[in-house]
Amino acid sequence: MCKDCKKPYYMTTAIAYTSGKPHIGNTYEIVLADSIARYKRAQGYEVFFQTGTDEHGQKIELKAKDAGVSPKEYVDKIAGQVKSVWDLMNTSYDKFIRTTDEDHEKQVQKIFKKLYDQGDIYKGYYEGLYCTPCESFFTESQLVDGKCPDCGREVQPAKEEAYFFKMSKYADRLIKHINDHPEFIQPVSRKNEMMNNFLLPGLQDLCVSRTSFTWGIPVDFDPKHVTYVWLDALTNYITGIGYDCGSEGTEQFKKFWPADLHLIGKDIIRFHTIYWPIFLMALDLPLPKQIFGHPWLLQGDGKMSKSKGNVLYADTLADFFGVDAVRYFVLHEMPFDNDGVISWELLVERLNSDLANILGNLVNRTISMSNKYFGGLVKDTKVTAPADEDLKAVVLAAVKKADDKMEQLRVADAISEIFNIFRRSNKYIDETMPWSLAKDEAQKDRLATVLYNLVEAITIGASLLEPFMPETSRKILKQLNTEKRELNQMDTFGLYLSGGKVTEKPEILFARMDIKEVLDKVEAQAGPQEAEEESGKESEAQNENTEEAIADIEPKEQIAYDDFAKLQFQVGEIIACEAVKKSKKLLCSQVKIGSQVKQIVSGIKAHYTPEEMVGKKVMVLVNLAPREMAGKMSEGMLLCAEDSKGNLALMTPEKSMPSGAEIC
RNA sequence: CGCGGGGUGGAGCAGUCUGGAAGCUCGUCGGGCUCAUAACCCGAAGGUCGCAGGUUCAAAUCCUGUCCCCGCAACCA
Repeated sequence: MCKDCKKPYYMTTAIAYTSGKPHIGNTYEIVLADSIARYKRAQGYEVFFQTGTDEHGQKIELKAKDAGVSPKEYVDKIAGQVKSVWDLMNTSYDKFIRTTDEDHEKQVQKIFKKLYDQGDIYKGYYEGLYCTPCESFFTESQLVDGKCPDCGREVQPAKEEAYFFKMSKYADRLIKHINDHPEFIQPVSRKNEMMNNFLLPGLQDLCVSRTSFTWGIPVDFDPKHVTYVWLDALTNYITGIGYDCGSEGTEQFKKFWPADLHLIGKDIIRFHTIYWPIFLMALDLPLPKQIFGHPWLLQGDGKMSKSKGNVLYADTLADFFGVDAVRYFVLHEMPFDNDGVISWELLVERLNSDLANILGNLVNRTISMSNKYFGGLVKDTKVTAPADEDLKAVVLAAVKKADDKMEQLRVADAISEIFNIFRRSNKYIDETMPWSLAKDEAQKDRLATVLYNLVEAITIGASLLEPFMPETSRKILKQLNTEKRELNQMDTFGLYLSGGKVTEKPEILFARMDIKEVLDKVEAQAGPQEAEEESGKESEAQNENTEEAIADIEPKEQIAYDDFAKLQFQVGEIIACEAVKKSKKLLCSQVKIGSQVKQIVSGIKAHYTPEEMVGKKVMVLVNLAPREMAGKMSEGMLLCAEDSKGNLALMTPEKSMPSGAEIC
C-alpha cells in the first residue's frame, strides 16, 4: 500500500463502566483491540483507535454517595485507574473519551433534541408499580407476593414521565441491513440470536430518559430528565471523532466515520447491533461496518469473587509475569467464539512453554552460537542445503496464514501461526546441528548460512509479533541489531543485512517460573491486598487451613428491645420436604409448629437434601410476611448460620424441645 | 418446558455451519542431542468425540430424545 493513499481505519472498544477497577476480563478487550489496531497500522492503514469510560448512571451516583464523594470525584478516580491499566498494558489507543467530557455532553444534548424534534423521541410514561420509600419502579414479574421486592411494602401503579425512542420505525430497515451484510455481526452465531429474540418479534420502544436520578446528561429542553444510558454511551463513537449534530462535523469525522469495527463484549451485542444502528439511521449517518462480540475470559477455579480474594487484575499479573506475557496469555488463550479460561497454572504453563522455552530460548541459543562461532557476525554465505527449503517455506507460509487469520479477527490463531516460525526454527537447529558443523573447518560457510537463516527467521517472527507483544518484539530485534521488517516485505526470505552483528550478551526474554512458588507468593499477597480493596465489604479470614476459623461481618445498627420483641421465633419440626422445581437453590419444607403446619421455602438446596431435612427440629422465624418464591408461598424463614464461604448450617435446639416451643 | 453457552485421550482447546481416515498445546513414558533458559528434537502410550436412538455406503459433524456442567434471568425471608 502506498504511503500517500493510506486508508482510514476507525475502531473502538466498548467504554468501560466506571463502577470499579477493571479486572483482567475487561483488560482483555483493550489488549485484543490494541493488537488489531497495531496490525492494521502495520498493514498501512491510518488507524484511529478509541476507547474510554462510561461514567453516568444511578449506580455510580450511589457508589459515590457510599464513598462520601461527589459523582464527579468518584468517576475521576476510576477513570484514572482504567486509563492507567490501559497504559500499563501498553495499548496504543488514540483517544480516551469520557462521557463526562464537555463536548460529548453537549453533543448528546443536541442529538436528543434533534431526535425529539423530528419525532423519533416522544414523551411518554414509564409505567410500572412504584414503591415510594424505595423510589423504584418494578414490573409485575419483579414483584414478590405483590409487594416491593426490596422492602416488602405495598406498591402502587404509577407513571414516571420519560422519553422514549421509537425503535419500531426503523426495524425493517435494520433487518434488511443485517440480512444484506452477513459480516455486520461477528461471530455470525450471534446474528440469529438478535433476529429471533428481538428484531423479528418486534422491537419495544426504548426508554431514553429518567427522572429518578440526576447523575447524567440533562435533557436541555426538559431539565428534570437526564439521558438514560445508551443514547449517552453509544454516541461516544461519533462524538469522540468530532461529530457535530446539525453540521457535517469535523474533517476527522468525515474521514473516519463510519467505523470499521466496534469491538465489544458478547453481553452488549444487542445494544450495538440494534439500538446503535437505529440511532444512526435516525441521525441519517451510515452504519458501522462490523460489530464483533468477543467472548469472555473466565477464571478457571470458579467465579471471580472479590471476597474470595481471587480476582485477577492486570497490574497484579503484570507484576508477576511482565506485560507482554499477560498480553500473550489473554490473546492466545482466548478462542474466537468461546469463553476462555485463565488461571495461575495456565499462565505459568504458557509462560514456560511458549515464551521461555520456545521463543526465549530460541533467541538465546541462536545469538549464543553466533557469538561463539563468528564473534556475533551474521553472514549469508549462501551455502544452502535441502533442510533450508522447508524452514523458508514454513516461515513465509506463516506470514500469509497469520495475515489471513487477522483478516477474520482470529487473533489467537494468528499468534499460533507466528509461533510456528519459532517452533520450526528450533527444529531446524536440530536438523543442521551447528555445533557439529563447527567442529569441521570445511563446514564453516555452511554453518554461517545456518545461523543466518535462523537470524532471518527470528527477525520475521519477531516483526510479526509486534502487534501482540510490542516490547518483546522490540527487544528481540534490538538483540539481533536490526529494524522491524515491514509486512509488505515479508514475501521474501533473506533480507537481514548480511554482515550484521548481533548483541554480545543476549538478555533473557522470559524467565521460567515455578508454579509452586507462584502460588505461594499469590497466597502470601492475597491477605493484605484483599483488605485494601474490599473497603466496607466482608473481609473475613478465609484461609481453608486456618484452624481457628472466625468470621467477621459488618455490624448493624443497635436496636431497641422492642425491635427484637417484634420477631417471633419458634421450634419447628420438618415433616416433609421437597426440592422446588425450576429452582436451583430452593427446598420447600412443611414445618410443624405447635399445632399448625407452615410451608417454608429456603435457599439451602446446595447444603441439604430433602431427605435429610425431614425430622429435623429447626429455628423458625414465624411472623415474617408470607412471600412467593419460584411459584411457592413461603410462610416463614428457617434460620441458618453462614460462614464466609457460604456454607450453611441449620440452627437446631441443643436439647430436645417440642415443636412450637418459643425461642426467646 | 425462562434465555444462552458447553460436555472431544490426565489438563486446556480446535474440528461441528459445508458428514468422508480424530487434530493442537501442555503433561506422562521412551529415545536423541549438548548451542541454549534442566531448555531443544524424535518416537510412544492414552479418546467407543456426555448417553440412547435415528438418517446415511459413511456421523464428533445431520435429526430425535435424554443426562450433566457453566453464565444470565428468577430467586437464596
